[in-house]
Amino acid sequence: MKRKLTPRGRARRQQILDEAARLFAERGYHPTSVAEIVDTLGVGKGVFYWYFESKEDLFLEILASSSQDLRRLQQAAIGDEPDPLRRIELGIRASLEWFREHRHLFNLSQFAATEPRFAVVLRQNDAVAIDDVTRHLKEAMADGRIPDQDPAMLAHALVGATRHLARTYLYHGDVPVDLVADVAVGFVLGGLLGGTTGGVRGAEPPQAR
Amino acid sequence: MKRKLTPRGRARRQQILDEAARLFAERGYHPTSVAEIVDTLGVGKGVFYWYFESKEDLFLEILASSSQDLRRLQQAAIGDEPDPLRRIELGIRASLEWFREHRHLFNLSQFAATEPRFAVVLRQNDAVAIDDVTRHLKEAMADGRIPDQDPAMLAHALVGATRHLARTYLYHGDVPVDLVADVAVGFVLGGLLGGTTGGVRGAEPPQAR
Amino acid sequence: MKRKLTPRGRARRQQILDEAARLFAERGYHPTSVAEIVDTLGVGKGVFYWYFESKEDLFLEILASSSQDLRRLQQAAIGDEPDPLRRIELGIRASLEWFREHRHLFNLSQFAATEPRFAVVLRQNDAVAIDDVTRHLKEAMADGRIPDQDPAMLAHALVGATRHLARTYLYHGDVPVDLVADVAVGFVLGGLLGGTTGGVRGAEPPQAR
Amino acid sequence: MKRKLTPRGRARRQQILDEAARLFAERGYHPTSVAEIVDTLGVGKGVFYWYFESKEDLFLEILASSSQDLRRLQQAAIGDEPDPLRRIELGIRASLEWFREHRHLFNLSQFAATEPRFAVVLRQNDAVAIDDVTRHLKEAMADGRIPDQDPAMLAHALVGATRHLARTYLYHGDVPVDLVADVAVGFVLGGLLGGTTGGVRGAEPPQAR
DNA sequence: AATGAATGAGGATTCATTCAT
DNA sequence: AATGAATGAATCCTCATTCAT
Repeated sequence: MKRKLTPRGRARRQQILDEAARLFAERGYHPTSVAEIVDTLGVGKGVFYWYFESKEDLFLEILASSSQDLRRLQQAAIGDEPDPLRRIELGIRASLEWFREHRHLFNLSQFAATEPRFAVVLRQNDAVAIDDVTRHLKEAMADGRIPDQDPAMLAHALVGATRHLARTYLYHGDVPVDLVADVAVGFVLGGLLGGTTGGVRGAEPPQAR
Repeated sequence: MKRKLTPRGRARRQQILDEAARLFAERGYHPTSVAEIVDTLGVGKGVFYWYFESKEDLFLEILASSSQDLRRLQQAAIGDEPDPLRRIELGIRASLEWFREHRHLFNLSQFAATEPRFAVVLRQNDAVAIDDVTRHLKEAMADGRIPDQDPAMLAHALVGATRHLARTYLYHGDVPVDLVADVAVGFVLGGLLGGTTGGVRGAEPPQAR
Repeated sequence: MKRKLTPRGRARRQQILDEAARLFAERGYHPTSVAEIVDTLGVGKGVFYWYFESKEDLFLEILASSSQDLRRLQQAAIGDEPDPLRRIELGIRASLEWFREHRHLFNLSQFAATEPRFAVVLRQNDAVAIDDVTRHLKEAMADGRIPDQDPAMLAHALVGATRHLARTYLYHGDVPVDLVADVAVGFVLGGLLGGTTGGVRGAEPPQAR
Repeated sequence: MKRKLTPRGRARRQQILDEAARLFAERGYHPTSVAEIVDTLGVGKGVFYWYFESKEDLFLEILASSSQDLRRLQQAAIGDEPDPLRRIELGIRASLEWFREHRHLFNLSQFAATEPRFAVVLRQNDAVAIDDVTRHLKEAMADGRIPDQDPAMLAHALVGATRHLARTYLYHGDVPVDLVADVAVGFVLGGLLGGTTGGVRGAEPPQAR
């Protein structure tokens, strides 16, 4: 089914990808019909099936390419920065930039998580992101920059906090990225550094584990 | 449409709620048909519409009642604890307990966020949760326990980190709650305390600990 | 299925008949569900099926009883009037009175005509009415009061004009019965008397009056 | 929803309109399912919804187009006839022709009157027909050809008589149009001319009003 | 007599996908 | 490459009717 596409064909294909992503994000995957997508573009239904195997296929492609795109940006932003914590900061800031630019995609991955056939690939994509962060964290621990803890867990905490802030303030709200980034970075780095104790300091002696 | 229900009727109704939640969570809202729900219960299709206006209505009810249930548990856990940071810790721990018990519900709110008709109520539910946390944070700031910062943003960071950890380790993984709770609490409290700086401390050498 | 009914039972039964007739007339037969009927009366569904075999059965009974009721009134009005044309006038006036009183029933017979299972009985009812009129007309012709013509056809013309006036001015409009009756009687008697010619009198000059 | 239709598409659409009208007329609107319509045509269910928004929509279109069609014929028959009474006669004769040709449509408007959503448009259609007749009657009154009376009421009486004759002798019976037309025209013109008295001439003095 | 509960066939409608042109 | 037309399984929902109590 891989077609050789003319430049014009590639443009068409991208146009469909973009429009579909927009509609899926706005109304949801299921409530958006193939008919609506092609109608919005003012083309016949045949066009859609010329470029994509199926609606599901299209959605998977949107998922994959957006996760790749985000990762590319993160890596470009990190460059060859030697300080692992600084790398994390740069990654967070780059992510937030990307999230702002592609805020409509939030809903897509949210949704993908809720149906098994999509959740699988979503999990793979996420694993890559978590891996990246985990590597930085391990290095920071090795350097003694942050206390030893399960790095994967920290990575998830970090990613969770960042995404949620992004969703709230860049997608639903419209707060300047830098402001969100400052809070995110501050919170996350604080969390990484302070993570030794499992409870409120001082209210009672920290539980040793 | 409010019906007077006999005890038997109430039981049936609850049975449908539970089974539907399970199926929605497992396969997704759209891929789960009303027919499947009633078939699973071994009853006729009419039964569903005797107890619920529509599939959508049922879903909204699941959403609402689960968010209420969670909040009830949080408040019970917090009790009249005077220390605001300790209240947050207790809230996080209670939430994680609840998440473990109701892990299948994760997908439901994930999904709800992706379609406007559901997103509306989801946002309202979430606002309540964020408000609760925000109140504690303000108090902690007034007491000088944590640095001054936008409390709502911190609340979102906190909630995001907690939920993501829960989803990862309680839903997809099967890590003991306490362990996850310790990391979550540590990360969050660290994040709250350390939030003053907007970047990596230390182009200068890392603070020894 | 003929039940022996207590007085209370008979009242209940009539209550259902009345309420159903009202709802059928207002919304149509199909759009009115048995559930709505019993809900309006504030009783359970069992009540309905205690008194009637089926929805269809109920409808047929309404049809039959209203046509009987109308005929009773007509005959009472006519009494033993010897003049056949006068009998027709009295019949028309009585009918219009009845139509005003039971205007909601118009839609029921309209509807009944559109589905075979009901049309059959409707036709029988109508045949009785047409027969009555036809008898008067034959007598009037025999007496030389009106020109000879197919009496059944005249009867239908008469009935059609009367009913349509009733529907328009007593059901949709709210004109005094007497006024409608005067026009109806005038038109109908004129029609009966003038019926000799099959076209416009007067390529020749219009008769001055 | 306006589609651009190819000639083939237009033919299909018309085919559906015709078949549906036939079935609705024969069995009634509700007892005729969309499935039956498309099955009769030997096409898939989707075809129906390609050409019509809904079953209701289709029905409304049948109603509208048939009333337009009838009116077109009436006007063509009347041409520029100067005599208003002659115009009425021509209109009646043309209508009866049309009724014979489209006798199956009788039930449709009968039915339409019984449900509010359809009754509305039916009333509008009817108003046009009554208006046409009313104009002729006013002219005839102005010319002194017929006695002064409420022209709209006469119009309704006329229309009622004509339609009822048509329904009885062209739809249920199978009498030659001309015969029915002669009776109808005779009756109606008689009715118009004789309308001065509100009661039986001679049985007793006419009631003055 | 009466109720709430249950049944399940049937109905309108949607929609991903395929086809003929 | 592209279009309008067609397919038909699947979906949500309704409703007359029956049942258990």
